[in-house]
Amino acid sequence: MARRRQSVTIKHVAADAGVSLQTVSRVINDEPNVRPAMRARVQASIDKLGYTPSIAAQRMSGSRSYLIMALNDRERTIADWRERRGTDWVDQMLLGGMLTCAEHGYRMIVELIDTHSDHVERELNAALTALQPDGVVLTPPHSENPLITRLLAERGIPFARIGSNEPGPGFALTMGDTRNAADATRHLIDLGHERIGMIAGPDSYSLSGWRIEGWRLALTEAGLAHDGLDAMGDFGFESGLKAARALLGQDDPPTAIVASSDQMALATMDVARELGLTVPRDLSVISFDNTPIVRFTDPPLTAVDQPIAETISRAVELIIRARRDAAPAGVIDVEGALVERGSTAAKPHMKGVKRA
Amino acid sequence: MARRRQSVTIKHVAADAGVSLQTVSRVINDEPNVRPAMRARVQASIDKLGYTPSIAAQRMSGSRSYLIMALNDRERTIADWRERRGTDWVDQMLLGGMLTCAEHGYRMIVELIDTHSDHVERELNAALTALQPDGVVLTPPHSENPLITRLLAERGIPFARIGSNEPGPGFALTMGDTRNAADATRHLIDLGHERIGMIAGPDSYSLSGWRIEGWRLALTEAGLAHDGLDAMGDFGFESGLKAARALLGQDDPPTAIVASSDQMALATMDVARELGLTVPRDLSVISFDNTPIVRFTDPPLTAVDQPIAETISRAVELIIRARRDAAPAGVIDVEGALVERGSTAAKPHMKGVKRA
DNA sequence: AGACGTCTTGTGAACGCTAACAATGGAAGG
DNA sequence: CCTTCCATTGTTAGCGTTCACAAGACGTCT
Repeated sequence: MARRRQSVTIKHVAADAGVSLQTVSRVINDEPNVRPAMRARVQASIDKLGYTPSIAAQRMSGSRSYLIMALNDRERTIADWRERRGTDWVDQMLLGGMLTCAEHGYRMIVELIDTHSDHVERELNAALTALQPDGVVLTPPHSENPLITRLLAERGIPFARIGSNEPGPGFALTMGDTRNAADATRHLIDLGHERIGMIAGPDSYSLSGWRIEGWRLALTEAGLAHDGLDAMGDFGFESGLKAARALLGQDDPPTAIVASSDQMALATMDVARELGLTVPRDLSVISFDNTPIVRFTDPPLTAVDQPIAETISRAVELIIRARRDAAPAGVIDVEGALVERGSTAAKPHMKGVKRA
Repeated sequence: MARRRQSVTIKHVAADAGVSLQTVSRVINDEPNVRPAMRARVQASIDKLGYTPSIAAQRMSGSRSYLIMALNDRERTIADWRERRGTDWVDQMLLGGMLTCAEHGYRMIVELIDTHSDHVERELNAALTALQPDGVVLTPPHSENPLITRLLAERGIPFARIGSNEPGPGFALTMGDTRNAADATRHLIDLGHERIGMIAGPDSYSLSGWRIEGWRLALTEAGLAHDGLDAMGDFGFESGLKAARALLGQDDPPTAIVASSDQMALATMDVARELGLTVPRDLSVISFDNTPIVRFTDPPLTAVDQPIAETISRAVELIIRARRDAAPAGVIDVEGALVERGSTAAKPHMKGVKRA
């Protein structure tokens, strides 16, 4: 039984064009020092035969695999998916990365790894050896894991850290968490709010800290207090309920809340309803992420749009160019935007109206 | 400058264990006819050195690439993504497929192709030649594209057609569209509804037809009319508005509507609001898909859950086993379920109450 | 005892492509 | 006219793995 093989190889093209394999290879890879007439002749044969190089063979002999690996946290990704949280993260990541990869003849492949496991290094090494990717895109919380970044740096594989505020090995790309949180808070201050709460994400994500920083910054600027106005969740809905109850159950509760995820913002709106508060009349809510969910809630959520797709796309471009160009210094900042919808309004005038 | 190479190869393992390359290969691939003692010795070396085979090399020499390609419609995928429709399709597909692939040492790679383009064949051929996947998962509407299925059959690549009701080349996996539409319709009939509308998907998806069939079937069973009670959309929100207006603007409008996507169901609820109807008091709505959005709408939507992840997972298993086992005959049916939420209720008793 | 079969291990070639170097030809410079 | 150099093409080897086949060990049957 004949081994099933690729139909058209570089050999067929070389034979058809009457040239050597190497010349065909040069045309494929757009290398210099090929006479235009020769290039055209080879290209004609390629088109005629419908030839496409095998990336497996290219990886074997050359230095490129045309594969970019996107690394996600396994635990979180699976949990989000099982519970149908609709975080939209994988969608945005895959598509943003995939389309940019495609433009350059690359492919993106998603890999899940547990950040907190003992064998991160073994798992990562296995994935790297199996796939031999030309670059790696790290998403939170991997972006901050020194075991991972060190290993990649040692192996000399270009990589990008998404959602990272700090320069370091690899490319760092931030979505401006501090600035976005500050902008969201300022928006609420402009609406007249004076007690503005923050429901933060977990400690294990350093972006949680940056968002708190932004919120605190804006409040301090305006001479407002922040003590006792923050609570912590884990980005999920349940944790949002708990955090919102803690904030809104105070004696002098906030009239506006910035939540570090859409799910936690939705939970905040539910808690408000429980307490007889109407959003946005009695309570303004701003969320982070701007997933598709927030357009269809009642009221639709004002949210900070996280430009995930664009950030991943930029990361992929940096990685692909890394073989030629020098690394850009510092942290690349991809700007998000505050999308105003129905969950924010001016501060309620009368006190006590809240417990209608 | 030294070519950057994989650190540990089969050669190192062979040297360490003092055996031939082929023996190591046999252990890796779990082949029979290796003495237990020998197998253990080689495995020890593999573990010690942290060896993982390079899939590129495996593809080069062997018959497997350990890659499964998932083919999505480019146009629709990009449109969904750009407009942030949150269809959740890519998420479900990727994760369902990815996790099952991982269990068997495979990897899933997503590829976008335009079904309706002239060069589907060229694009598909290029992707197949570049990646040499061991199998292909076709999602709607690719599942029904004869150019694609013929090409795959000719090349002898195992493939699965997701959302297909008809046996044919490759594995066919349906999510029971006819049955689900009938069940949803029967649920409404049980609630006392007598005029039940259907907002269908576009013709280009044959599942649209199956869902219409199920709806019609249930109505006929119950001796109810279906004439003039169906409208067509394209799964998107805007098209849902138009279809819902057509159905609800009639002289004797339906008191319940089955929509073929969550987006169209949401649009139906918006139109109901426009017309002064309260869901579910005056109008019941059931949707297909059960994306994360529908839990947070007001009211939450009763929806048919499409088990996309499980279906893709089953498809991947079939493909991986295809090299050994014989193909299962017929169409594999993965059962969905109707998830009851707040958008369905008993038929309104009084006529005329609708224009409150 | 010899022939034969089966289980176990090893050897050489091949997969499709590119890196490194060699060879050719013509232009530029003396 | 000869050397030198560069642009262009070709040749060889090798990437890491598996396939096909060979060879050895050992047992079984006649």
